[in-house]
Amino acid sequence: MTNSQIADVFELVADLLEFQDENPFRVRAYRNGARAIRNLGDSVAAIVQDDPKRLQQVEGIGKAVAEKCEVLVRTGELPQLKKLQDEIPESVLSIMRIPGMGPKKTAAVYHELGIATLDDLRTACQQGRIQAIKGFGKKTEQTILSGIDLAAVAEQRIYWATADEIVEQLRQHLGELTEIQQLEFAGSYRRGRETVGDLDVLVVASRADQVMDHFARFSGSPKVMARGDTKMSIRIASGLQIDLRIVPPESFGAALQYFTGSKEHNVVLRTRAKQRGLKINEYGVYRVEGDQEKYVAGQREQDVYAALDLPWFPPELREARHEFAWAETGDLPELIRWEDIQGDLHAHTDETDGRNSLDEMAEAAQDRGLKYLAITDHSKRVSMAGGLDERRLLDQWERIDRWNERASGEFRLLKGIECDILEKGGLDLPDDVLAQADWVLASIHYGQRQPREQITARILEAIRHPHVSAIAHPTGRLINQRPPYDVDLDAVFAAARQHGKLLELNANPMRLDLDDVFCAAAKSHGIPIAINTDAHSVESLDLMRYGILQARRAGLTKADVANTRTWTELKKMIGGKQRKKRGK
DNA sequence: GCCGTTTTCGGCCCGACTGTTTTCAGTCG
Repeated sequence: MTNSQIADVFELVADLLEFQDENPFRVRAYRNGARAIRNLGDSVAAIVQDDPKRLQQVEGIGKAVAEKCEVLVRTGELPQLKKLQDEIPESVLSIMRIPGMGPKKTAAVYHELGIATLDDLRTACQQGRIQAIKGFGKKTEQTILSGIDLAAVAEQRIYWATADEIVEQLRQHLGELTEIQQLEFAGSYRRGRETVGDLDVLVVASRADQVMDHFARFSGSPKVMARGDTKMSIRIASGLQIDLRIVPPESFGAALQYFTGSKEHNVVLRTRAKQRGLKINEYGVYRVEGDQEKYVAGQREQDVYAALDLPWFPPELREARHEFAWAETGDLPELIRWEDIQGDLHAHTDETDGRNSLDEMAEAAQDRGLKYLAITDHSKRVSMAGGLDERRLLDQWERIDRWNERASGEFRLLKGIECDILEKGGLDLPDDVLAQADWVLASIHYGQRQPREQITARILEAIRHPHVSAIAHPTGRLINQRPPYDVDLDAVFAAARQHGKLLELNANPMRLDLDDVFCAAAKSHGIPIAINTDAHSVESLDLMRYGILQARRAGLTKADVANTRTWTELKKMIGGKQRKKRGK
């Protein structure tokens, strides 16, 4: 069982317990446990095999959750969950996910009217039976009806890159108002999460009503879901919810901190404040003296943190993973920036499934200030993309040699290949060809659904191969579309370290593979990460920024990322182990 | 269920908004 599967079990347990009106802190404990497991770089299964006691050392995992992990890993199921599922039809959870329907209301319709499915709920609303329940009314009935249709759309989180486009449009729209003095987007967007559920925008403005009126005109005519004195929520046509908050200038930093989150980061912060006789909310930090509260800070975010003796945290790190421990020991990493990148080690041309020619890609890379670009077209197994056989590849490399000879500046093209790891194992091109490459990526495109042992064996074999430099998109996941291959990443990390190989962080916003948690795990094993665009056109060389964001979330520094080095330095790095091998 | 500079019990972040209420529960972030 993977960490993500185990975490899903505890989430489900938490949902069902919440429906049963169980102690909310117990519910939270399960959610915290699930989160801790999701954030863990090492696999729970491996820890259980090795020494189950170690699980309890993870913050958020106590005796009970640790024992349940052990049961899950050993038997594949959890008796507690089975019992809950016997007591409650799981379909009530889809009712609980309708905006406005929480555990209490869901339990009410279930117990009063025996409603357990979305279809039954819709019918009951249409018949006006819901408003008869105490605490429900006509309005609630309408909210539920529109919520049922929306639930499917609203649940889907959008790619960060998509959110970023909407952010730019809204920034422009609100920018038309001179009343706005300060404006910032917060939430998971600001933290750079790979997907975004909704947008939070904070504004300092002289006239709140005018800002709200203008906000209501964004992107056609959005549905206004709530509007108060300081807070307003709209939902645009795509289903995305956008929350606007208007705050006084002396509270802007506190509000920005508060609404950037994450929730878990804020909980730690607030607990810390309490221990120091302080109170922190979206308006500021206050010293509590008796029943008096004295404003201490709030104008700027760094003031808020400083009031708690903490450094300012880059938003990407605010997940209550390692940031507080790092701050304690003064080890807060200096995160990698886009400007640190020297080259891109994964790009395609129109020789296979790319849109632009070798020359165009080279020119575009130089325009972006890169010092090198590896041309890594597909190998022949990827027939749909017109993958390269030996002859065409050697031909392309010859053209790359000629291009480099002609070039006057510092920039150089690298002779590369994205060589397929075949279904039966082994690589798609002969060793004597691969030996002539500057840079070899190995990756899986076929046989993605093979069992764990088989997939893992294929990747390990590629890692051991003397001419392979790195594994591209190591888990193959496509966000919101395709799960990762069932690969034993613990084994991949061990092999990569042993053989001095790199792992890719694919910057495509739909891939971002390895993800933040696994990039952090790779770093802890001392494995360099290559952040690559996998560009299939000149424009997609700009995808690099999404990879950088994910790398920052993993806490990676310039030193942790291989392609912050010059090609000469990088060549030494990947050549060291290989030369030793060949010398034998 | 978790956790401990208030440590084995008794806490567990905090406020806005809505709808159905005559003072507040539920939901959300």
